[in-house]
Amino acid sequence: MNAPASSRDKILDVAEALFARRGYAGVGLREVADAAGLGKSSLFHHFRGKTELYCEVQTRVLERFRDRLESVLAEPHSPMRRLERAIEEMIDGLAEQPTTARLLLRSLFEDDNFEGKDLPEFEHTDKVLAGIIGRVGAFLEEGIAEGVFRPVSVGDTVQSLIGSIVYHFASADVGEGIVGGPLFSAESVARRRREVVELFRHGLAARPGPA
Amino acid sequence: MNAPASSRDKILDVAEALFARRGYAGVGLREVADAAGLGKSSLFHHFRGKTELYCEVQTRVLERFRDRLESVLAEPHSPMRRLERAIEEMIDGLAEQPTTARLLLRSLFEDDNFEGKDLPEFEHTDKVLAGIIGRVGAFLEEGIAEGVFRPVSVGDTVQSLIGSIVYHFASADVGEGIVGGPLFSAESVARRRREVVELFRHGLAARPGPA
DNA sequence: GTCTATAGTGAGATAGAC
DNA sequence: GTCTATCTCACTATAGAC
Repeated sequence: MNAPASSRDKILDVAEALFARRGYAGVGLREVADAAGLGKSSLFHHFRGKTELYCEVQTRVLERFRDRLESVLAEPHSPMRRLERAIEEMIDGLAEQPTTARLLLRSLFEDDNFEGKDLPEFEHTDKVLAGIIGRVGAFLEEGIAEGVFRPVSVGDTVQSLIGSIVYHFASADVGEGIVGGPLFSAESVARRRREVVELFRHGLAARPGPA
Repeated sequence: MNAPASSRDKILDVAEALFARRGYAGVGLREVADAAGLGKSSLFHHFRGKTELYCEVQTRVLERFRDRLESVLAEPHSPMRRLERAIEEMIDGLAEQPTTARLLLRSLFEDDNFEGKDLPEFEHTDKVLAGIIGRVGAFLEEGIAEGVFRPVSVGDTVQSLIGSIVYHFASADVGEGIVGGPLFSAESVARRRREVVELFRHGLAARPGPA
């Protein structure tokens, strides 16, 4: 990984690691500052407050994820081949940076921390997330229209993909107990790729395909 | 749905709702006490502290879930039929009590809140969770041994089932955006049952089965 | 079994020197 | 751009009256 270019990037890096582990409410700015090698007050020179810091961490992660995903969905392959490529690319992306899956999962179900607040900061973040979801949905629609995928509920299939791909790499200790070994080792990631690809290849195919 | 029988149960009920929404670190005991109609200090008469309260909430939820799951896995049907029944039963259980999925998901990836502590309180909770996971794994092994399911990785399949079933009902606002409507309405739950059952029926079948 | 009062700690945030 | 000092507030938890 690249060394952070500025104090700002250093703060974002250590905050990403901490928020991934313990969530928004579970992390104090004191801890972020210590890990970044700064005083607590210095954080407020770079970010207006804790929510803005969290928002920027989330946006960075979402944009990273989106860029990888869009590049493979744009490839000139059949829908089934692109589905496989997309699953593999998403899994590889999550496997390379262990913080990503946990932050993504938190962005998907931890909105309630910010219920009472106005938060225009999150508009862009939400737009990026909505873009990713819309892109995957449109891809599935294509595949159904071409008769490659069964006429599934697109929304539910997106949910199952998120569950199978993102949750897995966010599950940490419990996940390691379930699969009986590390989640991020090369073998474990390769096995996960095979298993998820096969589940959805068989699960979505309009007709029983070749093994 | 039953009215709480005691102050203790009332506290557990309101704490369950709050922890489900905002997690361990995001909830203060002041808020729990207010929602239960008690003074803050009264909580300490019923629970030794915040972690014990959280632990008991989690244990209640896990045991509820385990009991429903074990009853259907014990039914005298074929593995494929029992898989369908188990998926439907788990989905129905999560749909009936909207707090359950979020707490389960938190128990799966929020251990890091308690890293520094000793916590003998969580031994029983962890055992219940391990029992559930082991039970599902053993069931999948059976189905593979009988040649009904493909020779999948059992651990990865458990992870995909959790992702498809638990994550979905924990995804709240974002999930509603993805499926384009409420998650807990009767139609939405029925559709989710069909979709997940079909995904795993096709996805796990050893040979292309009947539609 | 519930209350008031309070201890003790740490949170997020601000002011202003350097 | 980083610091020290400080403000205000909320937190978990305890002590002890009723």
